[in-house]
Amino acid sequence: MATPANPSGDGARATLAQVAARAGVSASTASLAFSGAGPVADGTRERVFAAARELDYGGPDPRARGLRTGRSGIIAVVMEDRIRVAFRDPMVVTLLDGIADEIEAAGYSLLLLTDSLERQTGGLRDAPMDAALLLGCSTDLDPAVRVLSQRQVPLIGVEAEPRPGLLMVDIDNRPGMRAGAQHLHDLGHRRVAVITLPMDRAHTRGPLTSEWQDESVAYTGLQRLAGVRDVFPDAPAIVAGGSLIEEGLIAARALLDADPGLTAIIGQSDLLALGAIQAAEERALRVPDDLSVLGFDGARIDGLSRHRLTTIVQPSVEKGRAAARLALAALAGEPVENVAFTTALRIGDTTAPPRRTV
Amino acid sequence: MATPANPSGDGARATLAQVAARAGVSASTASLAFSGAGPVADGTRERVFAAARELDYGGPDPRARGLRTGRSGIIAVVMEDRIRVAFRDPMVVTLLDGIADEIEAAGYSLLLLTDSLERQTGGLRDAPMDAALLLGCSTDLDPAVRVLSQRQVPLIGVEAEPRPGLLMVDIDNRPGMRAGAQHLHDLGHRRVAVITLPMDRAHTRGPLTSEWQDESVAYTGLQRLAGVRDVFPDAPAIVAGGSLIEEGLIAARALLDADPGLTAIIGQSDLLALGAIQAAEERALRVPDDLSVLGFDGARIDGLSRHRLTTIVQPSVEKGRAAARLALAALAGEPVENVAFTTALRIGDTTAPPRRTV
DNA sequence: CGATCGAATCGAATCGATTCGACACCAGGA
DNA sequence: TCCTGGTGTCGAATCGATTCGATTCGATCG
Repeated sequence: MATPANPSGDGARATLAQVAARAGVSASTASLAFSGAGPVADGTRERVFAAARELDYGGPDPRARGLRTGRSGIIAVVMEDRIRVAFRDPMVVTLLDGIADEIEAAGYSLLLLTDSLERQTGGLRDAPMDAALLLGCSTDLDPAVRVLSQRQVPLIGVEAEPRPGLLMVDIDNRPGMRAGAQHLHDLGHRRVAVITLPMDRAHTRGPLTSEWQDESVAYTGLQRLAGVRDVFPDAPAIVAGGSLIEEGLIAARALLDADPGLTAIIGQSDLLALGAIQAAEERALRVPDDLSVLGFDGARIDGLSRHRLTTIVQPSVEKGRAAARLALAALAGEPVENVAFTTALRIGDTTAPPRRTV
Repeated sequence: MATPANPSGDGARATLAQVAARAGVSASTASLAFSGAGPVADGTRERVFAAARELDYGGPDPRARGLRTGRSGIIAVVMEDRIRVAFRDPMVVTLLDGIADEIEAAGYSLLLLTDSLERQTGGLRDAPMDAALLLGCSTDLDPAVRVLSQRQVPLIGVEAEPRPGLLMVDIDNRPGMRAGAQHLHDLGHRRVAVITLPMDRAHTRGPLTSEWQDESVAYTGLQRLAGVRDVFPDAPAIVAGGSLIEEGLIAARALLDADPGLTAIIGQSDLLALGAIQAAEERALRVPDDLSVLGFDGARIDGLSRHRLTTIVQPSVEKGRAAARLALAALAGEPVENVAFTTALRIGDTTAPPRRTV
């Protein structure tokens, strides 16, 4: 019925100026009508909207608005792994959910970037964004930080190595993990091993040597490891190829092969711990009687296991929200400060006094 | 050492014009030097880059470039569920991975939107984007389509109801599911029930009545249901609250309560099928001897089950890639056509002839 | 040696909005 | 009657780049 009468023909979008002309007002007035800022008479507003409808005008072009206002309405989240990998970790998903929630409530949208600086174009370098959240929980963020701070974009790191120009949201990885390890120690465990998160970008698996450890910059993994070693200074560690059940399984097999006398395995994530439980079941070791297993994260893991994992619970959604709020505050020019969250030990049924004392 | 000498003081980003001035060339030449288009003498290019370095200039502002070129370098993906919900489905994650892969290879970035049109601002309405992929596998896309097509944005739907102005990537949901159902029929099954994907936006659970079915617009779920009913016209269906193991468990319990004589359960997704297996195990029904279970998706599900699920395999990553390529082709002005993929029945160890013939 | 051509560079227009200051108009108070 | 203050509208400048057509300058060719 009401055929959109676009004077410039099909395919060409109308501009605010055309709408204004048709409504018989100036472009400035039309702009005010759309943005809602400034006083516009009701009748005028109506005429502008009517003209817009007639021209099938969908509102101001975000690109032009972005240039003029200096805002793009976009907040980027930079992950280090590709989506398929990163999103298998429920902690990443909940974190992202918290971020998206807060960001969208403020009228911003979320740009999902994977930190690929190899390509000279696109992504970090070229995408419009008002702020960036770096989720580089493990490896080297420096190049990304350099590129983005050059672009004058407020930068927020989530569980990242402290860096100038980088706001931070962190959790008490080390003390948290220490508390978990202490729990095992209190139960009587002495032969304890750790499955760590990846220690390098390539996600190399294998026993963690001290050289490897020294050159690694995997913040979260190293912090959690330090927490364990505060209690068990000599605990051996094996590096998993990702925060995944199957990786935990692989790693735990190796640990149990190397030392069948282990009485407890600590996973640096719940998924790794679940893998360890599977490894135990494979060898007919009962959890927790023959082997205690401790996780980290407090992921709500649905039906993946018959056990209630003893774990260190972190507020993952809140972490995301806080990071997003930090970004928004920085954009608003408000004073901002780093945020630190606290974890809590949650005791389930996967830890118990060791039976097989060696 | 080399202190960035920003003449306009701190906090203010240099502009291309300033860089050009410092390098002693015109803005146009500086632009050419950065973009690589057009001939620029090596020496000139060097001087421009040097000036940029001195001013700590990080390259052309994406906003301005976006306005001028009419491109933002952003492709949006519109999902209907919030991240926390959507990303628990491995199919969504792999789909997204395929999309991101293809998009990033072309130098675009991925904007993740949740289809919340309630808010008058932000998101779909205001975010800059060159194309949009709609992943509304289930419910109403019309409002989003309207807003975006007004913005002249090429629109690609993945498993969506056909619509004018919407390019499509689809799979043969109905024939695929029909083949699976036929497999069960061939094995001798006659008492078969279905667990469907959500049928409305609210993710309401419960038995699917014919009224509900008639008013539902959940494309994928309805197609797959039709495939089952092509073989088992009277198969009862229950609607799950999401594509999740726990939802499959809940639904399967209800099905088995309603008809203990069932010999097979069809899940419209692998996760739902896994839930059905769990429900069977709860009741000491053995799969496949006492109950056959069929899934859909062919998700590579790691260690969640001891079974190899019989399922209809769909090329999820390829679906994502195809959708992205469609968007890119549309942007390049190339001729585009809808894409359809084919599924394949993969027989595992969760289907067998019924033992308990009634 | 003059005409021709291509490479390198520049000026100016343009993309589509926002926003600031100016101006006209009208009501109410002194 | 004059001034004040607020409301509604407009003009013009501006955001920071890209790009088109024009111009300059050597080098090559006949």
